[in-house]
Amino acid sequence: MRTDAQKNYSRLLEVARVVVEEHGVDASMREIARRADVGLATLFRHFPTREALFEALLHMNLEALIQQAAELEASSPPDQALVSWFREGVAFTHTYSGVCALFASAHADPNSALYAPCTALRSAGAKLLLRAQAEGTARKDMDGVDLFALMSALSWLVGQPGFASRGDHFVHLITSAILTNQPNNDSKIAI
Amino acid sequence: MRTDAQKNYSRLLEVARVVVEEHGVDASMREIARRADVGLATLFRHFPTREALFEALLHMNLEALIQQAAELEASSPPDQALVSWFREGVAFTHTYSGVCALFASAHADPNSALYAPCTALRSAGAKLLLRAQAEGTARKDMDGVDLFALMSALSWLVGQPGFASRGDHFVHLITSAILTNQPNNDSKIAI
DNA sequence: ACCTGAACACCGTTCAAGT
DNA sequence: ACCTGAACACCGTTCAAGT
Repeated sequence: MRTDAQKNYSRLLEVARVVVEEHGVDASMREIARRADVGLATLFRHFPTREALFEALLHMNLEALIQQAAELEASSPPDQALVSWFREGVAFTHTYSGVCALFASAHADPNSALYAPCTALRSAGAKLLLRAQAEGTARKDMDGVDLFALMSALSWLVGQPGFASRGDHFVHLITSAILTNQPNNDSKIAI
Repeated sequence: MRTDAQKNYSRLLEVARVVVEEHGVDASMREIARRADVGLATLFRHFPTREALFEALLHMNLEALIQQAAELEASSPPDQALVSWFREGVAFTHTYSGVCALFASAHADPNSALYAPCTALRSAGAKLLLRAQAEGTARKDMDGVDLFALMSALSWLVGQPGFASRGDHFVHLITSAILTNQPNNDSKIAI
């Protein structure tokens, strides 16, 4: 890459991070280009689709989340690892409001720039789920796709202004559906 | 209302129903006006916001759903009534793709034209939930807002193209989190 | 009273013309 | 090679002018 192109690339990413933090996942591409002092067409050559931009934007975060799955697998009992990672996943998507919609649709679209990271994320979760299922602490009638779906749905939910404050409670409700032999009424369980 | 205004009103609703079925909740207002052979400004006087249009569009469906809650309360045991109604609710929002997002945001916005119907829907569900809780078949650490939230999240989820096919399974997973004393692994329960 | 067309400030996409 | 500006076809909102 030419050095001026490289400069534009990193400049765009930097600005996109700020603008997306402000306006969420539907932020205007035009505004990102404008704020980066770059032609709109330049933005679109570096990132031909919105998904491509987010792929670059979230790359680090996703790597970290996948890494975290491996660490939890080594350090925690299966059921706790699964719940903790689930919670982390929901919290992560909360950073960029609306990003879970991008992930959910990428999941079904192999042409999306987010398809690969999406698959990697799902695999990381599936591994934790399988381990808990083998131990008998996670229900056996669900798979990695279900886990990913529930995580997406929950992320969407806590991204809605009216429901954000109940985030922890929702995570508790859903994880108690995933785990077996859990007391699932009256009070929250300590994790 | 003048008779020509009345004619435009019902014409707009009729056309909107079709266009929204085609393009979902983000359908272009301009296109609705265009197809109805009506000035765009006319559409906006009849329905000053997108929410106002949907309030009119969904009024019948919502009435039916609330009515159904009352019928289920009379005809079925508390736990079954709750689950059946939950399932109906999810199925309903599936009619107009994306409408659950409108509902979720209306829930927190008293100025929205959808606020009142949204509240009515939540109350209908809360009543069924309370009845099951009193009987001991629904978990006690959730309320009507939680029920509404889970219903919204599930509606969103089955509205995503990649997850639509698993709709029934997701409903099973979530309802088994809501009900107590349910076998929540290995096989689906017959309802 | 109700309707209309046009103007406004946006959006993402595309592409010929510049360096 | 890479960038740019302008043109294009959209969008929702607003409002003066018509009947």
